[in-house]
Amino acid sequence: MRKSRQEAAETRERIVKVAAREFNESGIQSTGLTEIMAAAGLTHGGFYKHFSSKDQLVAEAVEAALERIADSMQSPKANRSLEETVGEYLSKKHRDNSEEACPLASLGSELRLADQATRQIASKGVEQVITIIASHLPELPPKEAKARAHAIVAAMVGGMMLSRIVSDPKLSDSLLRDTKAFVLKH
Amino acid sequence: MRKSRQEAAETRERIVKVAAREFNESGIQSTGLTEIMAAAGLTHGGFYKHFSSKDQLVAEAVEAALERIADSMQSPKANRSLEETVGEYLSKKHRDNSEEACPLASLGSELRLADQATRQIASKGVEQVITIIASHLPELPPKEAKARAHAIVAAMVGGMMLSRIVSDPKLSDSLLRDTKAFVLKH
DNA sequence: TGTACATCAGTGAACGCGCGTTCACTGATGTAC
DNA sequence: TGTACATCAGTGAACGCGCGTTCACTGATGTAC
Repeated sequence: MRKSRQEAAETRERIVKVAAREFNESGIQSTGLTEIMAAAGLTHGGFYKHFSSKDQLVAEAVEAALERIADSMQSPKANRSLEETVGEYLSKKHRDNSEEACPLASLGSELRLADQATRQIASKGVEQVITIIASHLPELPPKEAKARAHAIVAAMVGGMMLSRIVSDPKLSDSLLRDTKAFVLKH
Repeated sequence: MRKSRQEAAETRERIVKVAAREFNESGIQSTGLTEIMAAAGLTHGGFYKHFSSKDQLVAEAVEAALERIADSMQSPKANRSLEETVGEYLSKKHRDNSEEACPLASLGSELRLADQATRQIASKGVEQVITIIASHLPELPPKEAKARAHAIVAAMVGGMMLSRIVSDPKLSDSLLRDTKAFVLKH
């Protein structure tokens, strides 16, 4: 049953990608390794041929999800405006498609409790998103751009998270729309 | 071993309050009933004399924590300025004292996955906080005040959550400070 | 190039553990007369 | 007011379950000559 090196590497990558989706959708603690492996087309026993623990997979999955978000914020060709970037983040599509969402918003309060490696990766992701937003504020001096970006990212992540908590669909939509408008008006 | 009705009622209240603190600090799923009952000075077996399930306790604990936050935003005597209210929310004290914190920030991503009763309670809490913030914007027409409040609350909750995720203490402080400044500058 | 052996990705059963929940029991409180 | 019985808050053992993790095994792949 042994697989070739290339196949094994592809399998590992597939597990990480699948895990990122499952964690984003259902939370880290609620998602079992059996579920992840099944979604990757495998049985649970082989997990430890690729990872030393669930925590290690969590770290890599969060990293992958953050990279995906950072990439989507910059592409294509870094020509996007602040409005496009914020608008895509605070969109209904992003809200309703939590599988491919930003883990800061979908896993935020679980990341606070994660192990050190995962927290450090999440930290790096926060800094990266801040840097991307700050780069959209070239009219401000660098320090002010950073400060402004801190607040904008806080509003983006908070707005997305609240829009998912709230049960009234109209309020959920308003939270996205109003947060976007407020952030862009300045 | 039977306790008087009053004692039993006090015990129930104590369990809810203790649970609110424990959930806020360690998350809902990571906190076991045995841990909560022990913190309330009881053994775990008696839990079901007061509640029908953990989910029921979660709902009541989240409600209690949200009420506490709403009360602290309004007291004393509803004389507080927007700056005081936002400043206290986005304070280091709030960040570092998660036991008594706002559950929207400390449990945010878990609330999204909670059962319907808890989600409805969380929803009501979001609306209440929005209303309180909007009441601090009397210079704006009601609709604009609500819209502004949506964005401000999003920034407050997001800023608090991110400040707890981030591992660099300076960045954590900046997130709080810059989010507060941005929100109040308008 | 072919052969013999070592490696190891993946399987599926099993383990230990902690969790939410149940239960028989205790004994103080509440109720009926 | 006093007495007999019912109630029930709280205890601690036990249950079933799912989880992360381990393990013996399989058989295709990789390596050495």
